[in-house]
Amino acid sequence: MTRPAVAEPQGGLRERKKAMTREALIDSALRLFDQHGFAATTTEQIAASVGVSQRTFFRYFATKEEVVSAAHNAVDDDFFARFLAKDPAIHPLEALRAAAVETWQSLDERALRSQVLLSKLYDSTPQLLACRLRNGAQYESRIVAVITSRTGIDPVTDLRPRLVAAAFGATMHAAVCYWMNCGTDGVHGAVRTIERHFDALGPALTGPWHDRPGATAPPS
Amino acid sequence: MTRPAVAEPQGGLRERKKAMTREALIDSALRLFDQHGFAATTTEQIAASVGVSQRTFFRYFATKEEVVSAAHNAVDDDFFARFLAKDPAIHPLEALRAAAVETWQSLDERALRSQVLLSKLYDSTPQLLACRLRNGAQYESRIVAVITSRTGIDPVTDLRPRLVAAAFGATMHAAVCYWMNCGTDGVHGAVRTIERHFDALGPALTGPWHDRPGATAPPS
DNA sequence: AATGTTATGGCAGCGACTGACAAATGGCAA
DNA sequence: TTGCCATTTGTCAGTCGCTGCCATAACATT
Repeated sequence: MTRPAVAEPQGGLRERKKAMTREALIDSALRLFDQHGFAATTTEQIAASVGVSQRTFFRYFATKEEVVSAAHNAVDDDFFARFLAKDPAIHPLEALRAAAVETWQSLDERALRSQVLLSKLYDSTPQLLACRLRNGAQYESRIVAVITSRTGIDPVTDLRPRLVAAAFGATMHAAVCYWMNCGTDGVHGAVRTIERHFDALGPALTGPWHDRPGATAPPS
Repeated sequence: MTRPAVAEPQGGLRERKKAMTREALIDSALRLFDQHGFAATTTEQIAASVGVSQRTFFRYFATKEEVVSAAHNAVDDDFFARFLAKDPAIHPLEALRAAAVETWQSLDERALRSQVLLSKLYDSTPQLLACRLRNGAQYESRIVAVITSRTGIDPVTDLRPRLVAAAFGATMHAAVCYWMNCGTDGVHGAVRTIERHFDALGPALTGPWHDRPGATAPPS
């Protein structure tokens, strides 16, 4: 239940090699971006580091940024699959929270380090942040579509699905930022941070404004 | 009160010429993007259309996308200035709503057409959407900063400022999308659409989930 | 009118990205 | 195994976004 929902698909030798090349390109690119920065790393360097030509690199990824997107989307796909598997009867926000927690619980140490690296890249490279926000917006609209189909709510006349998706996104963003600024300890710390942020979400949504600081998100 | 907060600043002949060139580049670029698409328009074409060299274009705008950002930021800056001018005592969401309505009311026909064009560009060019989301996120974080300073709420331990900003952003996005899909009539229609979406926001935030479709956002 | 400051143009160059063609490789059947 | 087809890959030429450099032109100041 906590293992990643997407594993390496089996197939002919051809497809296996393609998958390996793709993973190698992602890994190598992230490592190079970490060492020398995104802008200072050329696509030729990435390609050369895994023994393929630059032209081949661009057959796997349409742009240099897409390597980063691919790494992040793997996690987001896992999250979305878990969200889809939730009981449609429970509150969407609870389903989203549970799916997010499960996804983060499923991350091994290497995947966790990748997440940290990605966040650092978003901080240092506005171009990548823009891509990330765009991808995140796509997932948000998919979430809205699922909520509307499950509840029968019309998203055109009722803002609730969009608001739930936006609140979820804002909460996750806040949680990850908080976790990044507090040492990025292991999986348990990350999950605890996420849980506490969602604990604070309910009171924040229903509470009044000018008194009571609301629930808190204490250190992980 | 409803005139644009940012006018053409006076200064030496030099600065006036710079401002004129900048505006001419923006106008010409938007027109070319509209006619031929963003990707099919080269920076040399933009530069040539206003009688400057490509090198000069890149002295005004660091990237081709930044021309689009500059056009949108002019409106966002106006909005943010109006938000800052609001009474800190009123509910942040009311201040944001009022500022947004005032900004849209201040748009003349030409500015309104620009907004329509920008939205179309975001739909047709993912690259520009990414830029827009990044800029929007910057404004959102500025909004959060203002709310926290006005209310004394700590955004690290209390999610409410971020949630308000996110809800505002989601509502505006929904309103603009709705307006875009319904003929993009004049300023009054746009303002009315925005108002109705914010009218629906309150019930959507406080209402229950599995019954009562909540308030609606009828046609503009 | 002389001088300093700033904007501009031209040019060479890097790197992201693409189309086209040829060569190599895996898949599959005879 | 052999031969054929489909897919992948490499090479190459080329476009375009974007930058550093330097000379020149335009404005500003005294």
